[in-house]
Amino acid sequence: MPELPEVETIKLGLQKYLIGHRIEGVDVRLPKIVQGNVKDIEGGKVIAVRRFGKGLVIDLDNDYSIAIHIKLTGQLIYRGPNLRQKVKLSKKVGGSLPNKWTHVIFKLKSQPVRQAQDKKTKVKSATQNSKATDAYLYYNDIRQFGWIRIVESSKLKDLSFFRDLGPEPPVTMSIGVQPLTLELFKKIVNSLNTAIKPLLMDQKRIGGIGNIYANDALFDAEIDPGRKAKSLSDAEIKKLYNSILKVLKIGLREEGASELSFVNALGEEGSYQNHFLVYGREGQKCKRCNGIIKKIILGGRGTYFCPNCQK
DNA sequence: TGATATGTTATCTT
DNA sequence: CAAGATAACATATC
Repeated sequence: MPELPEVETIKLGLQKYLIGHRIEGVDVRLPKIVQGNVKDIEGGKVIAVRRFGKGLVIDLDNDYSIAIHIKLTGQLIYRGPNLRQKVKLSKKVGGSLPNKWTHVIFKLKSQPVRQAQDKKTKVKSATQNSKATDAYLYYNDIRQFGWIRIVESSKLKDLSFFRDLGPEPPVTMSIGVQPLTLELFKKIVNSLNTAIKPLLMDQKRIGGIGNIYANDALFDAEIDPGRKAKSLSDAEIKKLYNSILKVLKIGLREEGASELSFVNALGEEGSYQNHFLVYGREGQKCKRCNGIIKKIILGGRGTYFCPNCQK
C-alpha cells in the first residue's frame, strides 16, 4: 500500500518535474475528491513539494497549497516537457491518460527553458519566453478514497490529518514532522498496552508506516505482531526500531511496492514487492526458519508472521 | 456471486 | 477519556 517509501517516491518525482510549472486550470471530474476552491490555485507557480507521513503537499507561490492523500489507490502522474523520452505507463495506470479513473486534471504551463538557448540564439529570447509548453498532472484513483484539499499554506496545520500526525522514522533527507528517535519510540511503545502492530500503523502515534512495512519490520525484528507493546524489552524495542528504519530504507531504494495501484510520478512501478519479507506470504515457507507463514487479523488488518521465529 | 483487500475516519462499545 | 471493535468508503480481483 502507499506508505512512507511510496509517497516519498512520488514526492521526489513531483519535485523533479513539477517545480516551476504554473497552474493554468483544474478539471475536477469527480467533485467529492476535491475540497476547497480550485480558483485559488489558478495562476500559482509550484515552488515546493513536501511529504508529511503518507500525506503530500504541493506549495505554490501565491500562499496556497494543495494537500493530497492518495490513500489506497491514488496516483499522481506527470505528463509534460520535463519528461524524458520513452516513459512507458504501467498497466496499473489503466491505459492512456486521462482514463476512466482520472478524477482530477491539473493543467500546467512549464516555464520557458532559459538555459536551453545557446549563445548564438540569444536574440531569440523574446520568442523563447512565449514558448512555455503544456503539461498535465493527472490524479487517478480506482477506489476514490483519496482526497485533494486546496488550502492556504499557513493553514495546512489545521487539517486534521497533518495536525494529528505522529513523529516519523527518519529515513529521508528532510522530514516535515518531528523525527521518531529511539528514545521517543521507546516512550511510545512502553506506554501502550495495545498490540505492537496496530500501534506501528497508528498514524497519530507514528507517521508513515502501513501494513506492508509494519509486517516486514516485525518479521525482521523477530517479534510477534500480537505482542502487547508494553511487554517489549528495551532490547526488543531497539531491534524493532532498527528494523523499521531498515525496511523503510529498502522500500525507498526499491522506489516503493507496486501492490494495488502504486506507480511513481511518471506512471512506473516500484519493486519492493519483489522483496517482501513476510507480507502476502501466507502458507509459504519462512525466509529465516522452517516455519510456515500464518495470516491473522489484527486491528482489522491482514497480518502475516512466522509463528516459529517471531516471538 | 460473493468474499476479500485496504488507510483513514466515524461511530459505537467497553 | 482511552482504547478496542466495527463499519463505511469503492471497486478490481480472486
